[in-house]
Amino acid sequence: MTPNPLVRKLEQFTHLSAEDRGALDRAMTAQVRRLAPGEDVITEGEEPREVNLILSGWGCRYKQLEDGRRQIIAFLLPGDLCDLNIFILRAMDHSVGALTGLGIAQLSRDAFDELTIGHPRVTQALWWDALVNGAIQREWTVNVGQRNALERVGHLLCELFVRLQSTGLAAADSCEFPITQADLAAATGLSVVHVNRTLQELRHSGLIVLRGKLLAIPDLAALMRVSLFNPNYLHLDRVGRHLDAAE
Amino acid sequence: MTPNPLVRKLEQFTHLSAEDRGALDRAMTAQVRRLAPGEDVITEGEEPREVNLILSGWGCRYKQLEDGRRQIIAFLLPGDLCDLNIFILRAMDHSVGALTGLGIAQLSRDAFDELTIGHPRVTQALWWDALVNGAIQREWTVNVGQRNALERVGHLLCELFVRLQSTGLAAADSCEFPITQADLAAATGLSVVHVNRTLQELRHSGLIVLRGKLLAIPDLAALMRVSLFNPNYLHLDRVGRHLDAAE
DNA sequence: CGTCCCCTTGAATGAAGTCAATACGCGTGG
DNA sequence: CCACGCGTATTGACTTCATTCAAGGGGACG
Repeated sequence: MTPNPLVRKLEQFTHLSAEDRGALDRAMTAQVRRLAPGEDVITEGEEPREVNLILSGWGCRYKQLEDGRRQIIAFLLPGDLCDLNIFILRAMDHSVGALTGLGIAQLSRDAFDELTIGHPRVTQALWWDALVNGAIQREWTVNVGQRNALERVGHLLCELFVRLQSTGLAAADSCEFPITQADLAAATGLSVVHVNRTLQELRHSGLIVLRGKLLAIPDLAALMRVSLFNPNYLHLDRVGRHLDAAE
Repeated sequence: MTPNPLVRKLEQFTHLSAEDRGALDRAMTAQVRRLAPGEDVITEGEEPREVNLILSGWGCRYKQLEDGRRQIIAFLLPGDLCDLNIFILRAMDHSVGALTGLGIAQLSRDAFDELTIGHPRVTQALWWDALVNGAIQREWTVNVGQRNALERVGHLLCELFVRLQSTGLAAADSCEFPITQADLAAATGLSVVHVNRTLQELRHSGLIVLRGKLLAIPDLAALMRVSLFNPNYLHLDRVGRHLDAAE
C-alpha cells in the first residue's frame, strides 16, 4: 500500500498508534470521487454534507470577484482536508477546485466521528493541522502584502516544497510540480507574464530548476534566504511530542 | 454595566442563556491588563500561558520581516480573542500589538475551561467565531492580492464597520476610528502616502467622512459596491439559529 | 496536421512607491 | 498664554515595479 500522506503529515505533530493509523487508512478508502482539472470540489455558496479529503493531485481554495478576478487562497495537497468547517458554518464562503486530476475521499459525518471519537491523538493532530492552515493563511497575507515578485514566488515554492516533504511526497531536493504559471499567478496576485519572468530570474540565478512538471531546488537554504522564508509558521517542530509518553 | 461586546458578537450566531451570558461576563472581569499604544500583547516566538481577550481599544496581529517590512494580518476589536491556539501550538508565529490603549482580560486555562465546559452554546459560538476569523483571513488574502488601492481601503473600512456593528460599537452610519493611516497602510500592503491619497479619493466621492478619530459612511451600500465587498464571509446570518429550539 | 493550451518575449503603459518638503494638531512645559 | 516638539497628515515631483497588449513558439493530443 502506498504511504498515507495524511498519516505522514499528522505524525509531524505526534506519534500515532497502529490503531490510529488504521482508522485514518480506513477513512481514506471510503467513497472515492474523481475530478478532472478545472472542476470544482465545492462551489462558493454550497452547503456540503461531507468532509472532502484529498487523496491524490493538487487542488486549491479560491475566491472569484464579480468582475472575474480570481485569487487562489490556498493550495490543497494530498492529505489535506477541504471543509472541516461544515460542522458549524452553513454555506461555503469560497470554492475549492481541482488544479490537476484529483482523487478525493468523501467522509460522512459518521465516518468523521468514527475517526475522532476514541482517537484523541488523531483529534489533536487534526486540530494542529487546522491551526497550521490558519498560520499558512496569515503568511499568505504577508506574502502578497509585503514581498516583491521574486520573494513572493520563491516563498510559495519553499512552502509547497516543505509541505510536500512533510507528507512524504518530495525527494531530497525535488518534487512534482503539476500546476501552471497561471495558477502561480492567481496565488501570488501577480500577472501570468510577470510570474513567467520571475521564474526565469529564479532559474537564471540557479535557485530553481523547473522543467515540465518537475521542480528541483538545489539549495533550499539559499532560496529560503532570498524569499525571506521562515518555516516557523508551519510548526513542524513536533509540537505534540509531549504527548508521546502516553503511547 | 456597559454592554459586553463578546456577548453581542456571539449572539450573532446563536441565542445565549442568562447563564451563558453570566459566564462570559465573569470571564471579562478576571485579570485585566492595560497596554499603551505600540506595546505588544504577545510577541512572535513567545509561548503564552493565557488567552487574551480584548475588552477595549483596537489591537492587531502582525508579522515583521527581517528587513523591517511589517504587515498587519488582522485587526482585533473589543470582544476578540487573541490566541486561542495556545492549547495546541507552542510558540506564537506572529505578534499581537496595541494600536490604541488597550484593556485586556487574561483568561487562565482554568477560566477558559469554566467558560466552555457546561456551556455548549458558548463553545459552539466560540467555534463559529474562530471559523469566521479564518474566513476573514482568507478575504484579506483576496483583498491584498486582487483589489486595487481604492477597493482595498474601502473593503477594509466596510469590514471594520460591519464588525463593529456586530459588537454594538457602531452607530447607524458611523463609528470610532482610532487608528492611523500608517496602520491602514500596513494592513493593506500600500504605502502611507498612497493610503492618504486613496482616503482623499474616497472622501471627495462622498463615500466616507473621516475626520479625527471618527469615521462616517453615509451610504454603506455604495461603499460596498465600489469595494466589491460581499459580507457573506462574515457569516452574520444567524447560522446557529437551528439551535435556538433547544433553549 | 491542426488545434488548444501553456510558455515566452518585447514594447508601451500605468498604478503605486519613494523621496522630500510642508502643514496640521495637540500636549508639555516655559 | 504662547512656543516648542513630535507624531500624523498632506502635497508634489520623480521613479519603479508590475501590468497590459500583442505576437510568436512549442508540445500534447485527437
